[in-house]
Amino acid sequence: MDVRTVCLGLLSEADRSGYEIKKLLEDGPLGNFVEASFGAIYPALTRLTEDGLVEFRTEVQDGRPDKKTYSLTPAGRETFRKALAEPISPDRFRSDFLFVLWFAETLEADYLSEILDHRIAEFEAKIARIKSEHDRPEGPGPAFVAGQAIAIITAAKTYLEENRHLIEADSRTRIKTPRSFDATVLGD
Amino acid sequence: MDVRTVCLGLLSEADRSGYEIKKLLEDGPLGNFVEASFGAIYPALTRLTEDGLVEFRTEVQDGRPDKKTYSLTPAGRETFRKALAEPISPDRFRSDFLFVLWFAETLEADYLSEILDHRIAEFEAKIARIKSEHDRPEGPGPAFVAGQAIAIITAAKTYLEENRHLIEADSRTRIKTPRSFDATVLGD
DNA sequence: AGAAACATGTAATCGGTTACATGATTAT
DNA sequence: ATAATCATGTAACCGATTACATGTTTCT
Repeated sequence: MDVRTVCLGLLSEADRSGYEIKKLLEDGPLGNFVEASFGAIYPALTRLTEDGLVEFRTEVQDGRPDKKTYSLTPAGRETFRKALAEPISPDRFRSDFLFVLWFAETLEADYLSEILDHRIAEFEAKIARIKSEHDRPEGPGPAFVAGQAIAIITAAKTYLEENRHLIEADSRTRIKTPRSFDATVLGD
Repeated sequence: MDVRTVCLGLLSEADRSGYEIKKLLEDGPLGNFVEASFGAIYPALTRLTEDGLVEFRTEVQDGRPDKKTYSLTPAGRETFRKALAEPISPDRFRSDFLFVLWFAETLEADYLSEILDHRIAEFEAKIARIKSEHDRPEGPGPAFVAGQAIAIITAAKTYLEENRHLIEADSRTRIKTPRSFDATVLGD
């Protein structure tokens, strides 16, 4: 989803600044599926303003740059409504971690165990974080999305835990044979 | 994972052409987590050759352009080994579908049901496809990755099936009230 | 007859990231 | 003291996608 549409969507819920949009994506459950950097958000809001889809009021602040709070115009609301009806492009799950595991056989046993442990711990942390946010419900859509995130991450974590022996076993036990046998056993 | 490393990795398993690398990512389980277009693969292989990490032999063909079959050089193998030991960047799950569902309340009931049905059917198709490929095992790493793909997609699908009522219910039943009531009920 | 698979490559474009610039306030 | 939060914005860069160019063979 392009950054412009993401901004439009988050502004359809409430008036917000660019900074707040970024934080929402960083901390909230939606951030699991949608990302955007400041360098993308600020220019997007500028263009959206030029196109008459959003407008902003400036709140003067002490010390900091003035805060620009954006709100949707009727045209912006309509554009977003149409964007939601557009064909939905397929999910993209990119994982360098699984690319590395594809070559599990070639990895050192200790390193493999380490990255598996690390990944499982990361998943646990993420689940805990989503659940704590999840407590304060914000409506059916967001709650549903948060639940989906938890379901997916939990499944990934459980799979790792229950099947890691498949890649941690075989060649690795062989590597652990006494040194005198190494040359022969690893020969082929 | 950058395209160069992906090429290196797939060439570490077997000698392959650019076209074959692309097909492998398109059809195989690894494609669920790693993508690359021709426009990225061909230049990557050219640069890898210039850098001495791969080399190729040309197989003359009838009618088609000559097929270039690439193989890793020792330097390429070493570079890949090091790449696997590098810090692994986090997974990125991008989903326009879940972005749309975030705004479930604002969607028309029929449209919402339609995209949910469609998505579930897609998941089923994908699972079936991975399972059929999965039959011919190619080693623990690939089997493990394929299994992880199935686990994740199955969890996503199950979640949709079991929880869709949460977003299909409430405001939607209201919309289905007799026409005479619409203006009042939808007023707020 | 027409689509899909086979096969490589280039060029234009693009959406987005990273880094930089600036600087006060508040929490650790 | 030091890091993090708040707050916006620009510019350089980059990896990658899309579209184009070319042309045969095989499947439907």
